[in-house]
Amino acid sequence: MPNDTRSRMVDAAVIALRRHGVAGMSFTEILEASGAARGAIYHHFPGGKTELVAEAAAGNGREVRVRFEQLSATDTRQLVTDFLALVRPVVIESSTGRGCAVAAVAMSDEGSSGQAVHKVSAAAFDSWVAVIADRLAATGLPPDDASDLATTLITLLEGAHVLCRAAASIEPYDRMCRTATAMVAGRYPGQPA
Amino acid sequence: MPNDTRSRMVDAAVIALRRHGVAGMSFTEILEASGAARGAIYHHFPGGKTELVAEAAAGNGREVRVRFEQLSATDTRQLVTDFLALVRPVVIESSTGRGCAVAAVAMSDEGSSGQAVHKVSAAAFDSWVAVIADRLAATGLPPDDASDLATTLITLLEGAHVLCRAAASIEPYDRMCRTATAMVAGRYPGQPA
DNA sequence: GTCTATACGAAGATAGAC
DNA sequence: GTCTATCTTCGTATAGAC
Repeated sequence: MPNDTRSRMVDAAVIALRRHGVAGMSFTEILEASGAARGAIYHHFPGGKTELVAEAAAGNGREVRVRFEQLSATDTRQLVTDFLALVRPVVIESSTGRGCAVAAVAMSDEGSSGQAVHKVSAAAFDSWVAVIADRLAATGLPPDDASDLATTLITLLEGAHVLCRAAASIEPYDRMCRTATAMVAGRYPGQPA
Repeated sequence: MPNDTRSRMVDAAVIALRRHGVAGMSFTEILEASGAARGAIYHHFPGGKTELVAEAAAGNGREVRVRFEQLSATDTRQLVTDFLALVRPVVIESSTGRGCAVAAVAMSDEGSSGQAVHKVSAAAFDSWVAVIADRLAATGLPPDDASDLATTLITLLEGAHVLCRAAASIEPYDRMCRTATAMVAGRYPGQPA
């Protein structure tokens, strides 16, 4: 039953993480957004904020991974292009203040039980890289090159979240895409198509 | 006089931003690290936390820009390689919990006067891109390509901060570097050198 | 101008009624 | 099991003594 109180709290936590980060996320807004009562927090999440944050990050990580699994191009260049097109709407959201929930957890403090949530974000990133590397390898890329390129694509995605949020614009992303598509086509910058 | 109380507070703020972000940065740790008294905050920074954060981000942005200005290669490939080598020690610090202060400000809330600090971080990123683009253009790259490539390099840097902090390892960065150096050499992934 | 003390609010966490 | 009320701690911000 995905529409119960607990699920609504997790969904609200994902939204809050994207907007405010871990330290800036308060239970007050989670409760208002989910319509839950104050006592519901420790009823559903005995581990408190840490547990809610970990579950939100893990869930969001799974959702994003599923979307990456949809990538199906058989050509390396096309797969990169498809990836960039797939994530563009999400990066646009970053330019208006809604970033990446997994990144928010990754950048959070390690105080107290923060190390556990860091592992959740690391696992999410790893799963994304693994899926993209798998698809890239299917286009004929050697496994090591596929892993390196997949890591690069996720690095570009996360960096774009940061630059586009600062600029309040998609422009940094679009600039980066021009370079990336040119490079994956084998043209180093400055070389005509 | 760069060793007065005010400067020490700004320096402490940069450290705090890199570790905890804006929301997680408390005056308590700033005062402890700088040895200042509680009342010193609003004496030196009437605008409170917002003003201190803005000054810390702007100062850190200038420092980093100066380091980028040291880049002097006359070959495009070499300049990219030099850039990646220059930032590697900083990315290593991210893997142990010390990230990018400018990024921390960029990812902060826009509540109240947050829009002003966002502009500070955007200006810092822009200045970094401008310096690198200038150096790239000096290697013969067309200005537009130079700007795009410079934006891509800063995007990779910021993304690496995120992935390496999550992984608590420099490995994602090194993987990305392999792809980036291969691509800038005109080899799309999978093509032998 | 620098430090001590404190006001005021919001955070996370709990206890207990129903 | 769900909601109300509250406890404790820590945050920013300020006032005022020296």
